Amino acid sequence: MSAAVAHEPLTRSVEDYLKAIYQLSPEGRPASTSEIANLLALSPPSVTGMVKRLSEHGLLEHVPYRGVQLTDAGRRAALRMVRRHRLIEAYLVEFLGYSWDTVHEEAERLEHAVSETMIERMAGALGNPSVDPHGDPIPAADGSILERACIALSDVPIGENVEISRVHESQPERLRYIASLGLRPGVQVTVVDRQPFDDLVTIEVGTDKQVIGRELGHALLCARKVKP
Amino acid sequence: MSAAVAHEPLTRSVEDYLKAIYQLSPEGRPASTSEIANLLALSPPSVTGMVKRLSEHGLLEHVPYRGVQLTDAGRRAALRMVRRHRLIEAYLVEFLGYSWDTVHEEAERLEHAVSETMIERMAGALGNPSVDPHGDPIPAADGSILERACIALSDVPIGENVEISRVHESQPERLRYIASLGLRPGVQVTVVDRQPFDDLVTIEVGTDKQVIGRELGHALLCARKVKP
DNA sequence: CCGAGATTTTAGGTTAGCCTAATACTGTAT
DNA sequence: ATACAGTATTAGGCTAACCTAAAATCTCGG
Ligand SMILES: [Mn+2]
Ligand SMILES: [Mn+2]
Ligand SMILES: [Mn+2]
Ligand SMILES: [Mn+2]
Repeated sequence: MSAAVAHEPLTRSVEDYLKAIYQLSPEGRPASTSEIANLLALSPPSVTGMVKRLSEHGLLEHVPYRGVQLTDAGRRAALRMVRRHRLIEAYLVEFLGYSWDTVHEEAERLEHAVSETMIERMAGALGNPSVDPHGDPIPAADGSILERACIALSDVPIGENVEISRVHESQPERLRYIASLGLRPGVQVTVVDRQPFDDLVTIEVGTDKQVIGRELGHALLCARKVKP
Repeated sequence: MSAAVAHEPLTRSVEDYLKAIYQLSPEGRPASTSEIANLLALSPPSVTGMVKRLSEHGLLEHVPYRGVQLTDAGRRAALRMVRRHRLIEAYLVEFLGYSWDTVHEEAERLEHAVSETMIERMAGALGNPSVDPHGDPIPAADGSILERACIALSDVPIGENVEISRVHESQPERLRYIASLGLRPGVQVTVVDRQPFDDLVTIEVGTDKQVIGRELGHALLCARKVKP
């Protein structure tokens, strides 16, 4: 099926495309040209052009006007980049004094420049962590990834107590705001009220109450407590 | 004098050219096209083309058929890259278990990808070192560099005891060989014999005797003892 | 089932960086 | 003084990655 097998090293652009497509469709649903263009801040024609090249290299399949899906080779390469990105973020926070709002930008560049050796040394220094500073799971070196079941804070029923497990946000300003509310992976919150419009939920964090809007409520992914 | 002032970020290629030219002529003597081509493993016409662009950007001055010299802006940019390269090498050895023969390749890529913030964090974690794992001086953040006076091992007179201060070599295989002889920055050696041909010198390292040839003798830079 | 509006692709163009082959220059050796 | 060897530049071409403008296709409401 896949055309080219011998893999010359991928370019920075190619690596970012594959990672973006993976993140747009972790389960394999096709990603559209404009979604990709939007995520990477490129024009749609640029994406069409790159997609054509990538499909010739066997990294994805493209049905014109319908979207793209990663092949196995493409998904492997994408997961490799996700591993790199998240390990770098974790390393920067643990060893170089970064906070979670500044690591993304740095990792976005370093993920392409670091050798396999260095990534594994960093993983070792961290004790092979399973999640990054935003709570996102770090794929193993073999490409396996453990996605824990989670629910958006916006969808948590009234009265339920949940633990924030992931924060899906990369803009520094927003991340600082979230931190200022005391919200980060591992924190317990209880939903005490919900509005019938705009996905507004009121939560209790420790002793504080906060009203959370739609966007933020969808960015905060929570783990439900197991029924005893 | 220099044309363009506003500095868009330099590309990886440009940064490597500037660093190479600096290393070919630290004191400002012109570097030739073919020296640059040779050091960067590029064709001479490629170098001529890049040199033209760089001189238009005010980073160097090119006298056709005569060679190139960095401008102040070019030298600043070059020293910035040298600082990055050497700090990264030092960091990898200190914190990620690298040995001196493997750091160069990694640093050659990372030097372009790391932010100013990260470089200074690494410098801080290292305690602002003044030399890298090969004994080469690390320029300060302001671009100043302290070159200690040194003499090639090939040129040390018979009977003199010197300290190896720098090892000018980047090939891993050769560096491993040098290390296997017990030679590295800080080690004391005594020249016990010299041949009249081929710059051969015999040295004493601890209790061992070694014969050192021309190439190696020029790569090992030594500090002479101050007369008491 | 038909057309408007949104999405996507095609067409055509740019820039950075590289290459080889051909040409021009320089300095030296007869 | 001149030719030759070595070095450098010019000429011409390529690929990756981007762009804008124009054309094609899809979707959905009426
Ligand atoms: Mn990236
Ligand atoms: Mn993250
Ligand atoms: Mn480099
Ligand atoms: Mn070094």
